[in-house]
Amino acid sequence: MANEKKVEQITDMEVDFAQWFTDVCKKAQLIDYSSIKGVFIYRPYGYAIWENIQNIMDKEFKKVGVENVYMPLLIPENLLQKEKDHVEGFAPECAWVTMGGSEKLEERYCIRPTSETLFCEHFAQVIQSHRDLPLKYNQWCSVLRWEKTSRPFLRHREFLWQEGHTMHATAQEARDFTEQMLNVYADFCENVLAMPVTRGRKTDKEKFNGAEATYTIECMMHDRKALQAGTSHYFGDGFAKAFDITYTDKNNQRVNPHQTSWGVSTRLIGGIIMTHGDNNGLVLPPKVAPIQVVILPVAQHKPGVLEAAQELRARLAAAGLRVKLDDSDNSMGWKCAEYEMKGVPLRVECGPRDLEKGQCVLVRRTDREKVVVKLEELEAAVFQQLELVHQGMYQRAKKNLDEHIYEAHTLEEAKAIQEENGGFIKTMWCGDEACERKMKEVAGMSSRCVPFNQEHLGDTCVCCGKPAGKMIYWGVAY
RNA sequence: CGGGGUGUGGCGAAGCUUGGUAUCGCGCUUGGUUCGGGUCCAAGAGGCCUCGGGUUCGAAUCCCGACACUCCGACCA
Repeated sequence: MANEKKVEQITDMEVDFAQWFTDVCKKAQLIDYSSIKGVFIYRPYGYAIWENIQNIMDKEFKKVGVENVYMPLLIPENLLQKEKDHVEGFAPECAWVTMGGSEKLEERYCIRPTSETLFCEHFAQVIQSHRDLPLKYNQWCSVLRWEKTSRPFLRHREFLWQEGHTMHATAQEARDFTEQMLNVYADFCENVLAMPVTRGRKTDKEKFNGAEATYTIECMMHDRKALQAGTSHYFGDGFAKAFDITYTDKNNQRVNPHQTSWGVSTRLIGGIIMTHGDNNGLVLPPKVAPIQVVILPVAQHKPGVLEAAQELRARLAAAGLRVKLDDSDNSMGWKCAEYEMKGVPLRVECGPRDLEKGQCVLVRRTDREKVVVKLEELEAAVFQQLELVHQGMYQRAKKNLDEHIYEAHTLEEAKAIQEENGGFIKTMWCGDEACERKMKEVAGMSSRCVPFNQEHLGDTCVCCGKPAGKMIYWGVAY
């Protein structure tokens, strides 16, 4: 049978998007399951993507004066309980350490679900004077949240992330920094991951427990569901008061500083998969791809071919690219399929016929477009093609986002559009939480954000018909 | 947490109704062959049938329980 399955296949995303996603995660060797529900193993190829994200993002953090620290894994229960809204939000999904060796502990310790409380305890110690501010800390670590359902990258019980925590002398400075970090995330998503985002503010219902304001970047996946890719919170001085963090200002007054926190996680990798992937597997943004270029020698047993391929590899590596030469004895077809499944952005084919002519062939992952280049122009051509791959990925994702933002004026209309098309639905909203619950009940959508770029679509709320001054985006979220 | 589905070498499956020596394809190893889109041939290795109880002379198969995966809900700062 011609269509008999000879090798592992990826389910088509049109057939079953969830299964497609799981197939890609497993078959591109990004992740593996462990023996505990919701706790995943990041395999080398998946972890390498995270390392690349870390490297690039960490440089951006440092540009705005952020320093890295490492805080403890465990939070004593009394510490966690100091800020009321915060503990209420996290208590249901905390995991606890109750034994030390064979002894029951006097006080149980929570395995950090996030580290605001630890940072606050420390800030109370180290902040004395206005000269100590601003204080901008970040840590790269894992956190634990006992989720009921889990999916690779999108919802783990343990996941890798970074959490930034900053303290500022004035509310305005803290607010500005909250927004600045949201923009760092947004720019990163667009320029590095080729993922267009919608920037906006979370409603009170959706904001972080204990925050005064939460800002978010929302992305649209290929199945038109929303993914919250990063958040940045303004805390005001709420935590500072709860944890008794004070400094002496220039007028010799004891006052509370103003605080922010912000984070992104390995969920970004889930976003990459669902934004760019296709039915042949993963498609990786060139800037974070563990292998940016794979060199496939054709008929490598023939004299000179392998040597030529090795030379190309050396040249590309010297040019600063992450390059792999596959000189295994698998067939060409096998190798092509393999590296497509793993999302390698660019392939270089070199065989005897090319080498005779002093050329090789570059093939883009995104559209399989082939470009013949002269060997002496290889480096320049590769950089150019990688840039084209990035641009192509961004344009395609942007089109998907733009084409699936719909406008609605009534609840019924919103529900119908959601059922028909999915995507983001923009409406006017009165600001009432009851209307958010209504939208969830009727149309199955939660509010995604109140976008910074506001449009005037009308004067009344989509849910209750009362006067409304804000435009809001709704969607089904991961 | 509620409802459905699933669990058999590394992967995908058959076998279970009607209990009786563990099957197939892919992958893996070795040798040869091929190489511009998942080559072909031959020989070989590999399995506490998810786990724990029970029924039975005998359990992958029947019964009870647990765990995990998965889908749909609820929940998810």
